[in-house]
Amino acid sequence: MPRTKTYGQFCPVARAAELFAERWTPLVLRELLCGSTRFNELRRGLPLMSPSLLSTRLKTLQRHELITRHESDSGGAEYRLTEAGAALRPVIAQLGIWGQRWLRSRLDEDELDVGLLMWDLRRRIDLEALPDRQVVAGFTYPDAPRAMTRWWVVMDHDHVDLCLKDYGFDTDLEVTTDVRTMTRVWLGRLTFSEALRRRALRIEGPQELCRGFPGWLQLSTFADAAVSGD
Amino acid sequence: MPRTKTYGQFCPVARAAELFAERWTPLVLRELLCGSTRFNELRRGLPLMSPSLLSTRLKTLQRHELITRHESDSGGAEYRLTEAGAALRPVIAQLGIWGQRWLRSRLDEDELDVGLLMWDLRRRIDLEALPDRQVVAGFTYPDAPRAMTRWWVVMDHDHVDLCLKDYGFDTDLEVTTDVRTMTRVWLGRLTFSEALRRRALRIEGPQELCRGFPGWLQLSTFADAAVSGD
DNA sequence: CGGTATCCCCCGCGATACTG
DNA sequence: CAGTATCGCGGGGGATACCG
Repeated sequence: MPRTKTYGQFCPVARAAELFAERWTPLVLRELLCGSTRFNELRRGLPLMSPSLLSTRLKTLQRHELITRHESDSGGAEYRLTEAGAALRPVIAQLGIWGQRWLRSRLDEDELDVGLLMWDLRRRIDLEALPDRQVVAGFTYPDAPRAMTRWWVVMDHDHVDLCLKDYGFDTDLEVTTDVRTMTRVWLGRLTFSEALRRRALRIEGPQELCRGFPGWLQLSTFADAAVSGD
Repeated sequence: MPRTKTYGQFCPVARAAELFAERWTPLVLRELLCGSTRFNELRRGLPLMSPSLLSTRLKTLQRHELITRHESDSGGAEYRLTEAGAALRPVIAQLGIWGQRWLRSRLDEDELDVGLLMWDLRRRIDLEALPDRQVVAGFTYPDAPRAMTRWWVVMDHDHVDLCLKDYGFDTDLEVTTDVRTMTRVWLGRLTFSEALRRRALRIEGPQELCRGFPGWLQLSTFADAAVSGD
């Protein structure tokens, strides 16, 4: 028997693993489950995955009917999970909970990624909790690579934009911290208040916005499973 | 950056996938979760996995403290899940449930494997439900490869033995069927009674044993999630 | 923007044999 | 029984460029 990608077992775990446990696939599914639909949107959440490989994986997922591909009205294509694909949510969820609980990441240099952090964070803004007007938050990471130190998050009632370039907005709120601190807060390993107390994170702006900040900035969906303290 | 096995992401899903979503690893974990501890016991549940690769995977799992390795009193070594390893049970469970629900296997030739079927089945005998004496069941699969048509399952109060050779036991019970039917029953895709009605499966022996059979032979842990009807 | 095409390396892993 | 050793190949996938 030549090399095959199958395991030759009837066991449902084996059959599921043939699809699911392939390199990058769980992360592609994570992105889709988080709501990304466009190719380049997916790429942004998977910066180290080559486009050709992403393309290959998307085709495989289509072939097995876990996703569909539609030409979008606005041009380009959209990938959406089918019912079968969406049913993988509990698998991803359990995997993430396990990772959060049992994998003590040291969060070193090569795992920290401001771009990814801000991209994830953008998806978890609770627009309901925001004041009923546009709010612009500026994030400054003095320790990030030069081109990535300064971010704008522009939120209005139904939409969040993330910008790296200065679009000339005045900010309502200024957050200054380092990548590792913000990542730890995001992952639930450090509370906002502890980070503030240690002066590892600073929030500046009108008091009601500063007070509201930890409320409308929801943390990672896995933050609950965190073991705090690093 | 050269090829690495990591994804370079802080996301818990990514970190967990680095470990979990490697070829064969989910199946090794499945075997360990089902109670196998010895190298050759694991091999038996993973007949197509080469011993060297199994050895490699076991080392990786040790390195990440998902399993421990003890020299056993009876000679040889035993692999046991640590707390962290055992905590992967929900992941495997969800994966299996998903596979069972959404992957319509046609159960063709290359997935059917009597040896594997009998090996799995052996693990799911409800000894409590058996009469309080030794029971020997004979299984005959006329369609299986010549050396694999005839099986003995020897059950006493605390122990189940599976034999391919005739050890000269008289059997209390005789089951005759084909591999595909028994596999479908095992997976919950076909009920015992339906199989009997179609004469795809025959049980012979004293009436109380025949009646008890579907009760003490528990099905796959994923049978509940099955979509019956094939 | 939304992908393909191509190239090539490298190593995962399958096969087999062998050892304490 | 419980693994190790060795070898060789094939193709996965990284890098990059390019196209519609």
